[in-house]
Amino acid sequence: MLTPAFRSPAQNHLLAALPAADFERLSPHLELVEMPLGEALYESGGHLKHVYFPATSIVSLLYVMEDGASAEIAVVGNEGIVGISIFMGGETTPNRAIVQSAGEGYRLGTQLLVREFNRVGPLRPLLLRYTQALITQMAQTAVCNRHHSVEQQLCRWLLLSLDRLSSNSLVMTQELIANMLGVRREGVTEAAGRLQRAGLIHYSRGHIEVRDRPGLERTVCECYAVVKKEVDRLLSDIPRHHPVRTTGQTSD
Amino acid sequence: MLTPAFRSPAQNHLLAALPAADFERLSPHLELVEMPLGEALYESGGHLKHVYFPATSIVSLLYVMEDGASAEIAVVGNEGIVGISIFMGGETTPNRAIVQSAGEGYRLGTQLLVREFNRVGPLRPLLLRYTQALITQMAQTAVCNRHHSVEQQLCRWLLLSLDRLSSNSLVMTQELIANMLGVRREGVTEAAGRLQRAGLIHYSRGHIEVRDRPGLERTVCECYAVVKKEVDRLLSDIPRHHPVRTTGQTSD
DNA sequence: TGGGCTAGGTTCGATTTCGCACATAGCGAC
DNA sequence: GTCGCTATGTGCGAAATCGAACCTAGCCCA
Repeated sequence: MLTPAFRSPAQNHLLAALPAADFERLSPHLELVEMPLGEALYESGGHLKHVYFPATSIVSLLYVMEDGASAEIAVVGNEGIVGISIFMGGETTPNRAIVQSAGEGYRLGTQLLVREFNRVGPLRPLLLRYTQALITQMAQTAVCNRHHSVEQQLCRWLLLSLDRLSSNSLVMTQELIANMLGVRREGVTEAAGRLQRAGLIHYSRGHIEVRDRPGLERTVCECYAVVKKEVDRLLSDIPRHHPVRTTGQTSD
Repeated sequence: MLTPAFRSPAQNHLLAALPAADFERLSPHLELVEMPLGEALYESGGHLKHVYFPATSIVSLLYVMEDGASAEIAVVGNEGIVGISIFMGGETTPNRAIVQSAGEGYRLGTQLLVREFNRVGPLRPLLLRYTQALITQMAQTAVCNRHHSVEQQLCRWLLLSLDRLSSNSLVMTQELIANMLGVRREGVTEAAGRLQRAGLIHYSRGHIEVRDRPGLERTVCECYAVVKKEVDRLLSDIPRHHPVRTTGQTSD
């Protein structure tokens, strides 16, 4: 992905939704960070020093089991925040957060976030609503894991990623997708092959290009739409108070 | 289950953890309700008028899909609260809440809860911590759905229920368990048969008795322990401020 | 005592996914 | 170029689960 024409914490929707006064107070403490593919923001049970507001990156929340098997339970892009256990009060979580698509983000020390969260102001309700959206995503993932085919889940995963990117091509091997979905690599190869033969996607050595998004949406299970609708409902009425430099871009 | 020797909102751990002043303020508004087996506290997308604090009942949070297939995403007993979307700000959720084990609980009008939640006081951090514990449970359910056998999931389900009951027998048909786990009834029959032959449980026409809990714990997958440990970590240091009538009982 | 309903048992073939082994192919390093 | 690594393709048999059909048995109730 190209470096955006500008950089601002307001690339993240949650931060952008803050009224100017709150945004300005927080801004000096937001640290721009590179988030390379594969970086672990949190390890299971580790102590969290920062929360992350993705701007152009995508982060995957994964559970890893004792035998190494894993499964993705949610995806976070610039609509959200990584590290909700900080303000939920748990301090740590038993899951991992991995950068799934390289990009940039802003991070904030936990004490600062907690202080801001406990203030009377717009941040707390914002974060709690986002958390509820995340819960919906996790719940639907659980159901999808139970009832739907690898192919449908792959479609869901592609669409979730696409929604969080400004392009329609992503850097990701089938092996990594398999880890996230918690299935075998061969299963992903097979499903991806079918999607490619159907003309919905094109892939080659770690690059996937979506060529027919409406086609994907016809193939995906209902889980995708359920989550999207609920997230929209919960977060759509969040105004983008903060002026995002009127340079005619679309940050999402 | 026998009617407990006493009734008090403090049978619910969250309420019991409130300092006396807060507990007294809330008490008059807590309405004791019967919660019969199968009752739907919430329907998917419905408007929520109350939150529920189970005392002797157990509530199942379910996702139901368009084709009727379903899956349980979490269980709530007297350690928790049903209706977190009220204070999370979503007002509704796309899931159902069903009474899985008949009993009693206390309910509170949403406005009152929201008012209390927004106060500076002990309730908010308490509910948020509980919510994080619930998130952990949901995430682990997603992973378990992906990687573990019906038999292991049945063990997990039985242990989760047992932890929330004061007896070791539960009223539940295999058909209902199948609905909750999102598998076929025959699969549950088979798994339950094996557990019975191994002497771990005994069942008959809608009654299940656990006869060898340590045996179950040896059979269950790690998911059970992970959730239990995390829930304990998050909620164990919650003091039971409120005096629970010192009649030598154990409400959990 | 005997319907009639519901819970649970059993079977069988179809399908999906798994686990493993090994073959090919793109692409960068030297 | 070609070596070598990594990504992908493919072809098994094994196992779990599914879907459907049908049987048996406990229990309520007339």
